[in-house]
Amino acid sequence: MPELPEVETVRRGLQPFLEGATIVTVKARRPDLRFPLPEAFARRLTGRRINQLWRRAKYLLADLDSGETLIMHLGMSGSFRVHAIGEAGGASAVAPGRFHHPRSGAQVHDHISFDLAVGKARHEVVYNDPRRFGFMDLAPTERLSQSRHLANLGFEPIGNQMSAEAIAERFAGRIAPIKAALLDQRLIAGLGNIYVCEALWQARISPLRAAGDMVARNRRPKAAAERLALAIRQILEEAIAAGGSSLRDHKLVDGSLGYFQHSFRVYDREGQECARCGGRIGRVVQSGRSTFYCPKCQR
DNA sequence: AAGGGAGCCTGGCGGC
DNA sequence: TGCCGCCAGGCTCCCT
Repeated sequence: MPELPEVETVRRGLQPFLEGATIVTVKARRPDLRFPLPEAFARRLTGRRINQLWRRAKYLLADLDSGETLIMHLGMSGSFRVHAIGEAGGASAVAPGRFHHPRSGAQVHDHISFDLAVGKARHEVVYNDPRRFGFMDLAPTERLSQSRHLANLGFEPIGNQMSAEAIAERFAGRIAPIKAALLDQRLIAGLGNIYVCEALWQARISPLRAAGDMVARNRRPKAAAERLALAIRQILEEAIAAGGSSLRDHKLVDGSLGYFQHSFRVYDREGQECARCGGRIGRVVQSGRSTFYCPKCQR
């Protein structure tokens, strides 16, 4: 589910509860998510202080005072909820319903819970992930960039590294469709299906064009690459400001919803009218994933 | 080497 | 109403 804006939204929501907090207890209700949890997962976290919660691409990273970093990925359907412990609205904030475990109060797919303490305040942070495509891992903070999850990531699509030059450098010579290249986390890290579709629409670029087509013979970015760099940055920043896109699963840590889905111009709008040119939004399948675009004004 | 497809899971939705 | 197939925001492995 979550692409960069959703992960960043989650990070901002968790930050005030996690940073500076001590992990009092860790409850893992199963030994694995997508992958087995790392050896002695709970023991390596318990009693540790969280120094910093940051993000790389779609990864949430919590630096611990033990010299390790907790690496978290939400997969397609992962989400975090925070609620206060021992206060009105605390445990009772867990909505009753068919996903309710009769005994523990946890909901089905609440796979991992952390009890956190900052001073006298206590919070429970619960990770829920129905499809279990998410995962958690631990790696030494000093060698984090060499960890197997982060080692091969491309540049961040927001911030200083993002530029038409960076796109040109990564895309030069590639014959794969630009849609596929933008989804390739080894080139640019953080985009997913929604924001790639939206950015290509904004930049008026056909998803079917070859990625290498963004680059002129002299290796300089073409005008299209400039438009694309601008569009990606713009879309992501707007989406972050909107709290991300809530389709099925994405929720903010307080349970509220993002609203960027109301700003989609092409994603999941097959057959509808293009807001720019009045053409009809089409859908094609590229490397097994739906691409939405306007064939009339995206060239 | 790069590109494409299958597989991992569960849940929601549309169609019959 | 009920069942079935299809589809979903990601990533990794394997094949060509």
